[in-house]
Amino acid sequence: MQQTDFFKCLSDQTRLDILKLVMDKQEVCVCELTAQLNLSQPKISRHLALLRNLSILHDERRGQWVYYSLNPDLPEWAVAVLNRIFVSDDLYQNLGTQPTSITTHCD
Amino acid sequence: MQQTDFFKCLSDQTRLDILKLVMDKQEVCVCELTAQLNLSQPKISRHLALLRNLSILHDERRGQWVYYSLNPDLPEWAVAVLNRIFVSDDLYQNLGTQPTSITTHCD
DNA sequence: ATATAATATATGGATATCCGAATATATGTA
DNA sequence: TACATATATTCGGATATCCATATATTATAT
Repeated sequence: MQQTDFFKCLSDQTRLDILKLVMDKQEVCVCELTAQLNLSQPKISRHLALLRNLSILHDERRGQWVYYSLNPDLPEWAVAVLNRIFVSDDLYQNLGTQPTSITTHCD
Repeated sequence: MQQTDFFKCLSDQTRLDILKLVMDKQEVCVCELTAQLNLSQPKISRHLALLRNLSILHDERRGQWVYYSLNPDLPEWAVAVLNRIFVSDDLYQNLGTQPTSITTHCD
């Protein structure tokens, strides 16, 4: 996996959106992607083919549906990049810190 | 700064090489880039213009030389991505661990 | 003022990317 | 078999990217 090829994949908004949905849901079928992103089926399918051919996504047919998920063999650095970019900076900076006040059911 | 634009920058090997040199040395002048990467001056300059226009790199002329460095206002997520991809996975995984044996000058 | 070194930009052509529209393939069901 | 649904691929054109070459700009030195 060339870094340049990986980043070329991330340089398109449709593919970023697809990847975010896949990361959020673990597994998504094509029809759900077209519905959620409100894009034409051939467009989604072409971008999925790209992500599949680069071994970024893994596909599995179950009946008439094809489910896409992250390729489990994706290199660490690529997974790290994906995890980093789909979290807002605000969230990220608070990851290791305690909240300043905690509201519990005891209040 | 659009994520897609940032990743488009990372999808070219010349620009990746430039960015790695800049991260390693904090600051590099154009002639050092052309020498280290053994590429034509116009080619380097064009890629630098791209990185500059996207506010990924900052340029500063001192005399006849122009020095490039990371834009200090680069978003956290972008800096995190750059830091992550220029470190080998092996190194990265050992970052928080102790070496199994230590060789000192006492040996 | 002229020359030189460092850097930037413009031009034109080859190639790549993206998209919509049309079509093909695969699965399930009547 | 025929038909419907889900998904994939092909085609052609518009646009973007990349490069080598040539030229412009800026600063320095003589």
